[in-house]
Amino acid sequence: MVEAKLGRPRSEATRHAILRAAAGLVDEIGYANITTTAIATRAGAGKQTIYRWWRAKSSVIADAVVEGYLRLPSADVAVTGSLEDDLKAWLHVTVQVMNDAATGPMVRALAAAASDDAAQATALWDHLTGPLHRDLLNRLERGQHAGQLSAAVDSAAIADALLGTVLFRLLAQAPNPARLDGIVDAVLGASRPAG
Amino acid sequence: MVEAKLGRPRSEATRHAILRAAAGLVDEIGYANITTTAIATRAGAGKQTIYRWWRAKSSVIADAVVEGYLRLPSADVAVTGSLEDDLKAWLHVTVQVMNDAATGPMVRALAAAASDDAAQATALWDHLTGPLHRDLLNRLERGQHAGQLSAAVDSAAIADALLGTVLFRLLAQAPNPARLDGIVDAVLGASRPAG
DNA sequence: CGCATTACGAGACGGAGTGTCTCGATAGTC
DNA sequence: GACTATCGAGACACTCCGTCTCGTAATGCG
Repeated sequence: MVEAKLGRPRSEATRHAILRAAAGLVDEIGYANITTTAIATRAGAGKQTIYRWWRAKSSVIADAVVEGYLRLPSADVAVTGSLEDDLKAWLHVTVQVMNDAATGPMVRALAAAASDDAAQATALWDHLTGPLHRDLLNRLERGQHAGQLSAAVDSAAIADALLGTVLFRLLAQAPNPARLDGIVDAVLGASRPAG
Repeated sequence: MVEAKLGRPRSEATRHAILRAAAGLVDEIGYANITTTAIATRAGAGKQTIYRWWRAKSSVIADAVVEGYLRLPSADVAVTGSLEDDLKAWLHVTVQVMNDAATGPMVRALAAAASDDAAQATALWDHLTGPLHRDLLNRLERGQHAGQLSAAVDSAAIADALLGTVLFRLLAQAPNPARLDGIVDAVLGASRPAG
C-alpha cells in the first residue's frame, strides 16, 4: 500500500473519469452490456489504465458504487403520527421504485458482480442499502421514543427484516404488494392496538 | 406447442443429460465459469442440440432449477414446544448453510442469470425458495393453532420477512448472526411474554 | 422396404469481448 | 537533464457464444 515516489503519479482525474463513465454506462445501457472498451473510450482513457488499477470490469463498477457514483433511489421515510402508516408507505414506494425499469436489473447485476469477492460484496451492499437501513432505523427509534414501539425490541433487526423483504421481492420480481402491510403489522407486534 | 409428428423425435434422455450436466457444473465450477461447450461435452451432446431447445445458456440452467436438478439445501423447521426457539434455530442453521462454500455463489449467480427474464425469475425463485417458505409457513400456522402466535397476523408475510432476511445476509455476505434472534423476537410480537 | 423428415453428435466458423502487450508521449523526482 | 512510472491508443491472442454445416440415426408414411 506504499505509494511509489518515482515516475509520473497516478492521475486522479482519470480515475474519476473512469468511475464516472462506468456509472453512466450502467444507467444508460445496463450492466450486462458494458464493455471495458466502452468505459475506456467514454472516459477518454486507455484500457491498460483500467487494468492497471482494477482486476476486472466488475471491480470497476463495484468501486463506482462504493465511492458513491451509483446510488439506489431512496424514498424518504415519512414522519407522520403513525409509525405503522409510515412504514407501510415506505415499503410500498420502495418496492415500486425497485421494480422500475432501471433499478431492478442494476441491483440484480451488481449482486452477481460482487459474488466473486466476499469483502467487495459486503462493502457494496453496505453502500447500496446502508442509507435505506439508516433511514428506517431512525424512524423506528423515533417510534420507540414516542412509545409506538416497545423499547425492548431490536429496531436494527426490524430494519433488516423490512429491507430483506424488499430485496426478496426485487430478486423474485414478484411485485405483489398484498403481503407488505402484513409484514409491518407482524413486525410492529401482533398485539398492537386494533387500527 | 404442437409436437412434430414427422421425423426423429426429441430424445428425452439427451434433454435429461443436458440439464443434469448443467446442474453438475454449477455445483463444481460455479455458474460464471460454465460454457455451453462444457455442458454439451459433459452431456455427450452437440451444441446445436442445446441451442435447438434453449435460447441461451442461462435458460438451460434456469430450467435445471425449475425442474428440480438444483435445490437449495434446506433445514427442517423443528417442532418443539416453543415456536420462538424453533424459528431461531431454523434461522441460524439456514444462514449457516447458505454461507457455505457452494450455496452462496450459486444463489448469487442464479439471481443474476434470472435478471434477464422476469417470468423466468419468478419461476426460478419460486422453485428455489418455495420449499423453505412452505416449511416456515407450516410451522407458523401450527403455532397459530397452538396459540403461540396471534391468528390475526399474516403468517405468509412473516415467512417472507424471515426468508428475506436470510437472502439479504446471503447477498451481503454478512454472516453476523447477532440480529437473527432479534428478528424472530420482533416478528413474533414485541409484547410477547418476557423470556 | 424406400423415402421424407426431423433430431442427433461433432466440430468449423464469424463475431464480440477480455485482458495483455507494445508504442511514443508525459509528468513527476533527483 | 536522467530516471521512472503513468498516460492514451490500439494491436494482439485468447476465450466464448451462437450459427452453420456435415454425415448419421430414428421415426412415420406409402
